[in-house]
Amino acid sequence: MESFLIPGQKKRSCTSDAITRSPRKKIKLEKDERMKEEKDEVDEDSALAEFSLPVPWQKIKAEGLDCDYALLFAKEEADQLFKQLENEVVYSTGEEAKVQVFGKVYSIPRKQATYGDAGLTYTYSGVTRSACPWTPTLESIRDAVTKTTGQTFNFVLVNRYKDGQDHMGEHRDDEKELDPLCPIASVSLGAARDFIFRHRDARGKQSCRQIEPVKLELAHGSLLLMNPPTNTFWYHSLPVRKKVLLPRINLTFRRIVLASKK
DNA sequence: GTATCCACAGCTCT
DNA sequence: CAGAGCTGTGGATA
Repeated sequence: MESFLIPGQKKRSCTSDAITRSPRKKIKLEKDERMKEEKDEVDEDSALAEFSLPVPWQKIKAEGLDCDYALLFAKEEADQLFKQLENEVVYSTGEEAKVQVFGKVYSIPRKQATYGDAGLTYTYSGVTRSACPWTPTLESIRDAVTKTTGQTFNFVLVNRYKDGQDHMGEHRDDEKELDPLCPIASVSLGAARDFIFRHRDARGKQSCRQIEPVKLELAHGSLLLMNPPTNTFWYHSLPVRKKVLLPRINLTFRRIVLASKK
């Protein structure tokens, strides 16, 4: 097929505004609205179409944040993959789908499943589960992501959000069992949802810094690559969107390091 | 010892 | 008002 695209290796930069399509007014802005971030030389939307095929990547950059976004699957293909996943994927239920927060037990507000190479495990909020063997569709999507990015993955976390009420709170992905040099590849199928990054130093009441959140919309068939060191400095969340009535399936492909430990 | 993680109620803001 | 966004809430885990 096509030659690999290695987004992180080509120098292409767009402002994060280029991909933040939602109205700026949604962001709480102080007087420094049009001040460009310090030490940020993003201004050239110029000759960046050096190679535009097959996937037009959009670079998303901020201080300590480095992502690439692209439409990986056309609508018909994405529709088909979504249907197949709806038939194939088996999600956790019962105790495995619960989490304890501030002393109370809740069902997580989405469905989750874990697939990957034999013997791999995934830990979510204290609960460790082993990966189910790859399904045909998950393998096919994994290989498509590898062809496009040049990265290989041995694990995928599947999250299904039945509608806009299902969501995921702000978090970073657990670095302990992840290969810190491997990007996380997030494939979205189904309903488009907002996706929000917030810098770790800009959270909470007495945040020491004012750093604008980075907001994206993850479209049907899209691929978002989160490159290091994004997960060190930025939390991300999938907030509630009450107007969204249709389901979304998200696949986050990762590389898990075998428990060699330091 | 200690830093991090999770989701929700309750509140404000628009 | 309704939706979105922010804050306070603690026991488990590494």
